Amino acid sequence: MKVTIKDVAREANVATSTVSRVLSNSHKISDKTKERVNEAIKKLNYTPNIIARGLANSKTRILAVILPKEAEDIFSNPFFVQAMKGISIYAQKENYYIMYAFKQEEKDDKEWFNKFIDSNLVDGICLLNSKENDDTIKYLNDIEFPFVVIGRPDEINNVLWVDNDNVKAMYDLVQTLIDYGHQNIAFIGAKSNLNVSKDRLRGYKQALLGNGIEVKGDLVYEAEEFTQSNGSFAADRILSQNKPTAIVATDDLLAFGVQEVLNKLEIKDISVVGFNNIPMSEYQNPSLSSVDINSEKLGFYASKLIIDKLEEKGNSQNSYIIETKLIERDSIKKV
Amino acid sequence: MKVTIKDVAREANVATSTVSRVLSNSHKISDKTKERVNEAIKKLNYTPNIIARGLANSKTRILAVILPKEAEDIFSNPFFVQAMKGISIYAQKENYYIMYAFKQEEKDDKEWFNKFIDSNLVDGICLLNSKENDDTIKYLNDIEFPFVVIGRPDEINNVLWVDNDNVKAMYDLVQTLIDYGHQNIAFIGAKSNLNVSKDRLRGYKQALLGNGIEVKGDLVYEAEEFTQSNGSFAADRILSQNKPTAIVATDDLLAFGVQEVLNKLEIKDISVVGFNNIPMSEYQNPSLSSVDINSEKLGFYASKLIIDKLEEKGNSQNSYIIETKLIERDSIKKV
DNA sequence: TTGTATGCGTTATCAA
DNA sequence: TTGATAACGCATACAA
Repeated sequence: MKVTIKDVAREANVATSTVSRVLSNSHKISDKTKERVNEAIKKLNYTPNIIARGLANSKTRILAVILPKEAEDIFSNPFFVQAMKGISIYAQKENYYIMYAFKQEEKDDKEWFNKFIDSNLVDGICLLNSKENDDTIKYLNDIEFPFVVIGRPDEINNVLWVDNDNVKAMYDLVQTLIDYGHQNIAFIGAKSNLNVSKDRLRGYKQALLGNGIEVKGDLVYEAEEFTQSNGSFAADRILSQNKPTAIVATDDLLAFGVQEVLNKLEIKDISVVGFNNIPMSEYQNPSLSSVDINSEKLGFYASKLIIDKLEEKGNSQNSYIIETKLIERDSIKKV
Repeated sequence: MKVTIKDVAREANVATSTVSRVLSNSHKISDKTKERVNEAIKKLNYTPNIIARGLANSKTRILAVILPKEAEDIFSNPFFVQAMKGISIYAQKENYYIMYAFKQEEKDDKEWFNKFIDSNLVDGICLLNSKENDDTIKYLNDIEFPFVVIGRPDEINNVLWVDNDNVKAMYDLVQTLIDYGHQNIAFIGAKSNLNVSKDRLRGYKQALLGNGIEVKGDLVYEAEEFTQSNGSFAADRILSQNKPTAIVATDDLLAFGVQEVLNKLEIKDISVVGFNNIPMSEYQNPSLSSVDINSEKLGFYASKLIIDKLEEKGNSQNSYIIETKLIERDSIKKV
C-alpha cells in the first residue's frame, strides 16, 4: 500500500496538517517537530501524491509541450528534441512535469486543446510550432490560458515568447563574411511568409546596405521548403545568373543542397554558411559553417518564462532573446 | 469558474453519481436520463477533471517516456522523435496522456524514478533507452511497476518489449546483396556490447555461412561509437586490408563515414548500406541505401503493449517484432 | 506552533 | 434505475 501523509502523521505523532506544513516548509513550525516529521518521512519513504496535491490546490505543476503535427523537418531537425531537453532542464529544477503531444488537425484543434485545458491536467502550454501566427496563439490568448511560444509571434501583447534575434544573427553573419573580404554574397531562404524568414532576409539586406553593397535580385532566392533538394535548385538558379563568392542559407538542409551543387561542379572557392548547426553539418565536405540558434537555451528560457509566470515570480520579463553563434568550419574561406 | 459534475447534475436534475455513470457509459441507466445528462453536459460544455478522476480511482492514464540522458545520437537520430510520435498515436487513441523526461545521472536514478512512481503521477513507463541491460529494467521489474522497453532486454521474463528482429534484418540485407552478386561483403558496427549490435553481426555471419561464404576477420570492424568519423576510420581500416564489393554498416552515420572515404578515394564500385534510414541518407552522394527500422511503429506497439496491460485487455502478447525494410537507393550496385 | 474540520471533483458503495 | 454519501490524499481556514 502507498504510504500517505496520514501514515507519516501517525509515525511522527502529529496531525496531517503539520506534516503538510513541513512539506511546504512553513516557517511557523518548530524545528523539533520539523525534524521529527522529516525523520518519519524518511523512515516511511514517503512521497507526496501529486494527484491529490493537484486536486487540493488546483495546480498540477504539469506543462504540455505541443509539437507540430507534421513539420516536414520534425524528424530531421534536432531543434525539437533539443528544445524539449532545454524545457525539461528548467522544469525539473522547478519540480515541474512535462507532457508532450503532437498537434492535431486544424478542425478539431480547439476541442483537442480543451482536453488539456478544461480537464485541468496542465498548468501551462509551450508551443513549439513551426507555423507562426497560429490560430492557437489567438485561442489560448482569448481564453487566457498560460502559454509560451518559441518564435516571436505577430501579436506580441501579453504573450510570452522566446526567440533568436534573426535579423541580427544574419546581419552579423553577413558582416563577418564582408569582413573576410566577400562582396558578392547570395541569400537562399525558404517559406518566405515566416517571420524568421523575413527577419533573416532583412538582416542580409541591412548588412549589405550598411556596407554600401547593392542588394541584387539575382543573388536572392526563396524556395518553398527547407530541404536539400530545394537548396540545390536555388544554388543552380543563382549560379546560372551570377557568381557569388559566398552563399548564406537560412537552414543547413538548404546549405547541404548548395554544397552538393558546388561539389558536383567542383567549385571550391565559394563559401557556404547554413543555419541551425545540425549535427550532420560538421561532417559535410567541406565541413559546413553554420549559425547555431541555441535550441536548448530557447527551450530553457521558454520553460522559465511560463513557470515564472505560473509561480507569479514578480519581476519576470515576458520574452527572451537568445543569442546565436556562428560556428566557423571549412566552408568559410577568406577572400 | 470551471464547470464540474455537480453543475451538470443540477442542470439535469439528477445526482452526481448518475452523471458519473453516464460518463462511464454504465449500462444500467435509462436512455432518457442518459440523454438528459448528455444534453446538460453539452450545454454546460463540461469536461471531467482528470486530476480528480485520478485521485478517485488511482489511475491517471498518464504514461511517462524516458529518454536517455545524453545518448550521443539523441539529437541526430530521428528514432527518438519518431518513436515518441508512434507512442502518442496509440496513446491518444486510448485517451492516454504522455509525459517525457530525460534520464538522470546513474546515482540518483532510483530516487528520480520514484518521483514518477511513488507520486502516483504515471500509470506506466516507456523506456527508450539506448543502453540495454539497464539497471532500471531490473528496478522496475523488482518493484513491479508497469513498463515497456523498446529494444529486447536480456531478461525477457515478465517484461514487455518491442523490437526489430535484428538478426533477420541484417541477414535479409546481406542475402539481398549476395543475390545481387556480392561475395566479398564487409561489416562495420559499433558498441559491440549491445544486443542490437550482436544480433546484426550474427545476421551478417549467418547469411554469409548460409551461402557458403567464409567470414573473414579483416572484413569485420566494430567501432566505439555510432559516428561518421568512426565509420570513416573503419572503412580506411578495412580497405587497407581487403577489397570488398559491398560494405554494410549498422548505422547510417557509420555509413556516411564509409561513403566519405569512398568519395575521397573516388571509389565508385563498392556498395554501401546503412541502418535506420535517417532523413539525410536520401541526400548522400550517392543516395544511401538503408534498412528502415520503422521507429514510429516501434513506438506505436510499445504504447499498445503497456496500455493494453494497464487496461487488462486479456489476450495481449508481451512483445512485438516490428518488421524492417530495406530502402534501396543508388548506393547499392549489382555486381 | 499545532490540531480539527472541510473542500478539491470524481468514483464507488450501499440503500432505496 | 437512481440517489446519498463516503472515500481518494492533500492543503488550508479556523480554532485552540
